[in-house]
Amino acid sequence: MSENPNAPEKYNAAEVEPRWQSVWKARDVYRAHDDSDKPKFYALEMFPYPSGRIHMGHVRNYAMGDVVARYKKAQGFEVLHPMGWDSFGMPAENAAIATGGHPKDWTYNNIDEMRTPMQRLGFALDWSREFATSDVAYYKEQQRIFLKFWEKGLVYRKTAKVNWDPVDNTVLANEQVIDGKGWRSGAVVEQRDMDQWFYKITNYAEDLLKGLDGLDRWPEKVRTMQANWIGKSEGASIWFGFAENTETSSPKKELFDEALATDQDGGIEVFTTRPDTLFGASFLALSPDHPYSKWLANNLPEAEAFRAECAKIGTSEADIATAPKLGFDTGLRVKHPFVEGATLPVWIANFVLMGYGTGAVFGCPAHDQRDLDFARKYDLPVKAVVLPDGEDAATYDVGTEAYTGEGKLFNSGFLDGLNKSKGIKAAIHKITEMDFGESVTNYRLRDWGVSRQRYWGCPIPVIKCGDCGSVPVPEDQLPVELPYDISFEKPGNPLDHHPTWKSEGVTCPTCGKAAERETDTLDTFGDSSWYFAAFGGSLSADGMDWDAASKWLPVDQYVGGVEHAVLHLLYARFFTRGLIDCGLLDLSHSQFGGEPFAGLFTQGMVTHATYALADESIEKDSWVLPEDVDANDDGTFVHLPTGRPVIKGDIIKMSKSKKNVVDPNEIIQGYGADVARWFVLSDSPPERDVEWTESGVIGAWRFSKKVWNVVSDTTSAEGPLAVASDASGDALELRKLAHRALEKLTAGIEAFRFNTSVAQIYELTNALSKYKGQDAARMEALGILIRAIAPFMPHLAEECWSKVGGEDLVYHAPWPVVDPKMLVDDTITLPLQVNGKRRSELNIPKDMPKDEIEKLALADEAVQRSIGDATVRKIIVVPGRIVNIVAK
RNA sequence: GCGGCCGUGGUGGAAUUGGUAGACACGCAAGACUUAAAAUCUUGUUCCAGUAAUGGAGUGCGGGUUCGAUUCCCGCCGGCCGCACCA
Repeated sequence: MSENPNAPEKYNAAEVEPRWQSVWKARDVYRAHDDSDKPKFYALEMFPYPSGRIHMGHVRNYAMGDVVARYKKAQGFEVLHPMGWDSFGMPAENAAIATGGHPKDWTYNNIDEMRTPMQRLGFALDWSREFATSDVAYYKEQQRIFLKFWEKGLVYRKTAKVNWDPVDNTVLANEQVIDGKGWRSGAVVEQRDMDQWFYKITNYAEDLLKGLDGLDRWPEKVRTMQANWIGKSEGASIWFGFAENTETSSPKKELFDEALATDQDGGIEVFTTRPDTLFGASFLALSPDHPYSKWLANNLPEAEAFRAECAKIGTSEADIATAPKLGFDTGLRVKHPFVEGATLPVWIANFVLMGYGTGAVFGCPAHDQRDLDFARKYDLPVKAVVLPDGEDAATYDVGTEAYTGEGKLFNSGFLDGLNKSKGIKAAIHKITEMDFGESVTNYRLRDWGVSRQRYWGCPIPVIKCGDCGSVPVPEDQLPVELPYDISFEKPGNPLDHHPTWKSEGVTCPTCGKAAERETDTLDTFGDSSWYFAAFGGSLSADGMDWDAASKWLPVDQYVGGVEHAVLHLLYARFFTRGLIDCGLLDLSHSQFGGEPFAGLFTQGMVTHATYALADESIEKDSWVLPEDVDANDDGTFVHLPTGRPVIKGDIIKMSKSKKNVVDPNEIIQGYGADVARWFVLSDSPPERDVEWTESGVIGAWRFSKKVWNVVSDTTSAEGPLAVASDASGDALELRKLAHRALEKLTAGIEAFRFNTSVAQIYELTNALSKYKGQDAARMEALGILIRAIAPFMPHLAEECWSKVGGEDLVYHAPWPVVDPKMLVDDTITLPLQVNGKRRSELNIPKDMPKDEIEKLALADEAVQRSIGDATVRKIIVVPGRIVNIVAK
């Protein structure tokens, strides 16, 4: 077996890729320069948690950002494309507890292990700006930010009911509780009263909501989710004063007569968005957790029993939403603010939430479905006060469907005849005038509780003094460093158990007396709320440059998973506003105001088929590795190591437990980084999931070889920047195809539709591999091709570029420019339709007049056949598009 | 329950403002090269009828607007995601 000396040189990714990576590194080409004259472009992907292994989801995420970064570089921008590690958090502690190691060692070993494959993928990253959020320098700056926020009134401490995760032994923010369970542990969350630090995100509720309007390069879906989360509602608070209990005699009456005697001015405040329907009110409803409900329960066994019954209903949201309406008549009555002498009964109702508004509502059954359900069940009056258009006031009846739409108010005293919005205004005006209430805007958004009873996080820089209370650690004493010598033997927070850290040598900065450190650490979502600024400011042990950070922000293109739509992205938007208000950041130059991310793209996951032994149920954990599965001829599957039958399960996100994980390292070794990158970007639209298949990888690998073969078959002495301006015949056709492909693939990158760019690259490659000429047209098309694949397969592109005599690096080559002359044809193919069905086509000069086109169309043989005996009624000629002949 | 997105060949998916449905790729089939295989190349591939020319149907289902609908409107069915009694 001898090598054919004429055989084309083989492309060897294992040799080529590291070689170019070392060239890039030696020339430091990916460094972003703060002082560049070029316009800036900040490309960022959500930085990874250092679990120790990279997975295909990372490859896809970073490959997308890399396409944008490299493309923008070619477009002449100064590109910042950094990488770091979101390295604080519970997995490190859990690993330490499980294996006896130290969270810090575990974390930094993982980072080292992940950095190597990440670099092997050849992303255009400025590694000089790398940091981990667990670096002392990083959390020192974060402590500074905490103190600045405190000065600005954005940090406070209070005892509050908190979400306690009994598995992770820590507090969770509202955003981190999903379906009543901890977002990470999945444990059912309990409510506890605890002393907590809070970030005052509610200060920015309105601004965070308004800011969404300007984010036109964010997915609509994410903006909607955030708006819903902030949950603004405008309405009024209304005071209902107590009235005398009208029951003749009952334990309830006695109770309230007693209470009224001591509290003459008592009453209940409700929140409503529909004060216009006040005349339709027929009851007041209190949350079971309302102070009056509790007071009543303490004094009346029936009420206590009712509260217990409400508490029995499950905690899952689905249970709560479908639970039947339950009520308890308290016997108490309140005065209607507008109707002299009228009173309303007060009920406790299970559907009223204590956590929103005032924990009490007035019920207007005709115009609120919940109130209607409740009223029907307990036989309370239903009085319509909004008349839908076209209904007759005398006969109108709401039945079982509450009417919440527009209409004219009636049965409503001074509000009669007004529409909904005018009615609301008039009602609020009157309430205010009577001093029964005022207009109020409510938000669902709560302040962000950030205390975590954990070790591996940013220490809260606070000293607790018996006399002075909570005192900030002076800035010159930062950082408050985490001790290394900790023990996880006792449950709970190791910082709290530490023999010396908490109190030894700790004195109050204000009074100098012995004091204690705060032992809670900050929620790690805080770490990821400003890291994008730290990259811009080149954070290092010497601190960071906030002015430089301000210049790089906002991030022009952010790429990450949609699972962060509310949590991370909302926190980061809040932090950026806080940093601006503290004077650390200045984004006055930005057209996006205080927004950190001008453009956001949420990419889909990488999925893979799952297989399970057929003689076990899928639930029983009988998953097998896809690589051990082979297909039989009859379409069934077999497990190769055991010969047992296998069934194919769902195609789902790669996960260790389902054994459908593909290790990027193996793909890189087998096929190269370019192939892995190309695969995750081809075929599926970026926002959708992409299914990993063996055949798909092989296809990507074949394609990379095909590109190389085209380059190997090239002997022309022209360089890749050739312009074949006098091309004709096949050469002209190739030029046209190349420029059309270029136009479309550029548009694809701009629109984040890389799969369509990929299709254009395929087409151009196919045309080139068939093209025989060794002329300027070939080189022009090839030059376009190489530069077009560079953002996707940078190593292959460099190798090709250098092989065909390209100067410098393809990374430094400008993006090819479309020649508009190549996009227009002298002759065009015009489809001919008869009654909307395509029957034939015409090849005609592009500027042929309409009447001539009509003549030719009617003369067409196939058209004639289709028209047959029918009479031509009309001919529609859309120039350059279509001809449609209407015949009947 | 409410809101949003989506539904196109065997598969992933294309398709400017409504204008040739199925680009491109995977898979499959046939062929070339080869002793053979792999690799590569060529051709074909929406479905039905037909050797073919050609004809008919066709973008989840049913209607509508239009000369013309994958695209716009109405009503269903199915899937995914978000919210979940927020007054």
